[in-house]
Amino acid sequence: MTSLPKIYDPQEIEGKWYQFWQSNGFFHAETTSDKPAYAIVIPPPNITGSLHIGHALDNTLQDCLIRWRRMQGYNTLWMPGTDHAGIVTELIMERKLAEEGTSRNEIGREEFIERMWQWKRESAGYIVSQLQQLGCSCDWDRERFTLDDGLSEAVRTAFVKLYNQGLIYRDTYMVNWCPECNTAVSNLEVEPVEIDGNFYHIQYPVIDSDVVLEIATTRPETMLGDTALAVHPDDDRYQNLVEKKVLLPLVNREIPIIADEYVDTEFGTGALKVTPAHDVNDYEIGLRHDLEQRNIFTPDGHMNEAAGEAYVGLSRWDCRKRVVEDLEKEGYLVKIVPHRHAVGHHDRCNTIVEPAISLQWFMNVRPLAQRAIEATKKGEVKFIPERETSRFFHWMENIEPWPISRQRWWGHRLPIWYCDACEKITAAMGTPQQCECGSTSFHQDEDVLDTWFSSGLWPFSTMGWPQETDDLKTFYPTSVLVTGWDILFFWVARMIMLGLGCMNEVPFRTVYLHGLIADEKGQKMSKSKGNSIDPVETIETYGTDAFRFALANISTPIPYVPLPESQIESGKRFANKIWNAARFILMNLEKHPVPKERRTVKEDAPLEVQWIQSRLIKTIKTATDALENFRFYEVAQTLYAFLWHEFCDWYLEFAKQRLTRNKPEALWYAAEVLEQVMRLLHPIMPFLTEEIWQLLPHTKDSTSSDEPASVAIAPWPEPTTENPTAETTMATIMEVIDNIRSIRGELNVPIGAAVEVHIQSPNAEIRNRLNTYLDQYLPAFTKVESITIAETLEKPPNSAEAVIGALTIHIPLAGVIDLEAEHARLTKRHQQTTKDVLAAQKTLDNPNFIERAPENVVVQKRELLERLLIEQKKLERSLAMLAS
RNA sequence: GGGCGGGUAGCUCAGGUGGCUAGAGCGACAGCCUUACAAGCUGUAGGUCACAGGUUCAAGUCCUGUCCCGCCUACCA
Repeated sequence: MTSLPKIYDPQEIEGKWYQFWQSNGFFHAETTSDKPAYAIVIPPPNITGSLHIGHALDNTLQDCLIRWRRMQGYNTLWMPGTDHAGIVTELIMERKLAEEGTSRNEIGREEFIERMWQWKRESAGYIVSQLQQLGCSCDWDRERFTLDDGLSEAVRTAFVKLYNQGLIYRDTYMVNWCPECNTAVSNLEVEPVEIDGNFYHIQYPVIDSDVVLEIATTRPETMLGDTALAVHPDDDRYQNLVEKKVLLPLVNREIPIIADEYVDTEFGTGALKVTPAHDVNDYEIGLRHDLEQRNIFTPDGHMNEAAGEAYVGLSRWDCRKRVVEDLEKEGYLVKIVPHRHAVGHHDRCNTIVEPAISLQWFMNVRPLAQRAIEATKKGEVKFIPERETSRFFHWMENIEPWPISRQRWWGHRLPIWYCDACEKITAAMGTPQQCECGSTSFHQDEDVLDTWFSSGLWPFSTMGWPQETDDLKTFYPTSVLVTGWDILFFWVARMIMLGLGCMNEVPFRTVYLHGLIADEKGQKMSKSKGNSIDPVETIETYGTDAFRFALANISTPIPYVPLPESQIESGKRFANKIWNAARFILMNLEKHPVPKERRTVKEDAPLEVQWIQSRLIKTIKTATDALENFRFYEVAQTLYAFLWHEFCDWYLEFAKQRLTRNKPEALWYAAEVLEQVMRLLHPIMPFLTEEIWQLLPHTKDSTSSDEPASVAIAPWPEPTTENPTAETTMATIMEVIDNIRSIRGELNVPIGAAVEVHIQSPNAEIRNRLNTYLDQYLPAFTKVESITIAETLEKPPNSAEAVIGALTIHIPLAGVIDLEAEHARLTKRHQQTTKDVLAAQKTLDNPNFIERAPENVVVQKRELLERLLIEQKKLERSLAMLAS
């Protein structure tokens, strides 16, 4: 007797199978293969530590696709790797250094980078082990890291290429500056957060006049850098003041009053203080009116000398307090009004960003964005769900220059060299030999590139670009990109643009954007919110397959998908159910082994076999179609329903009956069906399916001797034609069984009590079918004493009744029946039937329905009504009899 | 200010191009240790499909408006 444990223990089996797959090279992609290519590049996890729940979802879905396509016979490549994640990783390291009582400036750039590489080696290793724990079938021989030599060469090549095309340039412009990270960041990295602030109303005295101009500002400290006041040119209130000057309070600087269309007369006081160095709009106004740009901040967010002696050295926030105090003291402060408004925060460190004028490197993304839009419109890239396409277009159409330089250390240093003699700029793969001016002395730009620049090259840099590699020839463009919708702009859009810019071809054909995992309150799960589930802990508690099943099962196309604990619990129960179904089959196979020379002849198979095979075919069709359309939840639900509610609930019960009558064929068929289902389920639940698949006997195809060594490379099941006749017959039988069980349950017939079943049906064919099958099947589901089937039968006294169209079931329950309960039961049925009758009649009474609805719909409706009317009449007769 | 998504059973969600008597999981209730599984089995209850109009023979599904919830996006100081 097989000693399979009663309870499925994932810990026991998961490790060994991953090892097995790996050592057999099942995940390795060949460029020499003649099979069609199917490639996915992993969204490289940041080397910031461990994988979170979002990674688990993202990678589970990718693994489902890859495993499914591998089984379908594609030459699959899942390119794995990690991202250096510039700023975030540096922040983590800086925190570590602070704990050690040092800092990055203290240890210096070189030492800092060395420490970062150490961290990378540990972190990437841990991430890889987690992905393997999750079962991901990546091609680990190809693992990449964004700072690898090859990928760094790709970055330099792309940069130089785009620079030479004039798409990358250096400029002084107002950018978002993070005083905490001491670097410029792009708009996307700035997150507007609503905070409770104030409107400070301040008076500016107009020179040579006894009037004052009142303005309102949320940032009073920036007045120290004001270089004008602005009013709207058409504003009657202030027209006479334009071109006069005001005296800037506290600093006693004279600044002009200017007229600019930007000012909104309706808003605040209709007068605006202008600080060109510290506000984007003011910056624009300043350019229009040639105003002085007066920078009052140091890069780390403190006041510099330009702010005035009284304030120099203060932080932004201390300065605000002091300025307000001073304004009040000197009588310039009119009032403070509470005001809630959005303030930009750096998404990596949560510091309030400072708009600052700065010399930075930019990429003019407009031309590539235009090409990306055109490519998408031509269908070269497809977004799923489709609604993401419009988000993509909207972003692309309004795209702004991308600031790509970061004043940081961890990343790709800009391939820009300045001549020490003449400061001429050269973009090159390495240090230039000689400058035009004759000098041979250069210094490289200190800045590194935005991490997303290298991420944007990922689909081809990982395949060896700029070399013309076999990988690129075979796998580029890749088939699908799978990621969360939240990085559509950050990453997906940039990959498309850079793919077009560097490869002249989009990087992937389809983008599948899945939802983000939310907690039960609908909040996105994140470590910072403390509401996230730890994947490793979850895997240890429930098992990988249960977890993966839950993730697939919740992957509906909504933006935030909840993952309640109960869902994972449900996955675990499902895994156990499968395990036990297999256990039952395997245990019995020991007693009834499958004969070697056995051949499957479908025509001879008993009804329940024909039925389950037809249902299996339907399941294969649905699951395949669902996978093709990225409906992972449907794959999961379809397989769950088939396995549990058709295979286990019905087929295995039928098979038990056969076994008691010493008919082991039913068991052999069960093993065959389970073998097929293990294949279907393999992409979602790789470990469990492999374990069971290996234990099951495999029907050897006599024409080929090479049987797959693993379900991971077994062919994906091909559907043949369904068997509607078997399904219809079985449906009738199942309905009869359901009704008998229902009667027993509702009338509290003791479990052990055997009952007589009287069935009357006017239809000879149905009687025939029931005669053939019912006594074979019924004992598996309920205790019966005898079954009588006839064209007409008297209703026995004290019997319960069920009607299925023209068919009637009577179960005599003398001494057991509770007549009141039976009356209540039938009344309820009657009410429901009457409701349905009325609805159907209403439809059919409408002459337009008969006239305009399609023939088959009308026929169906008529048949329905007919059946309902018969049921209704019979129920009425029975109720009348009960009453008498 | 624009745009998008959602409102279906107590909870979380399915319901491609309108057409079987609106489904599932979880939970609830009742009964079962039936020799694969109590992480199981059987039965039961529970829904004016947010609201109001409209199109249609037919609307959970399409259109318009309204009300909530969430998100994305935008330079109102």
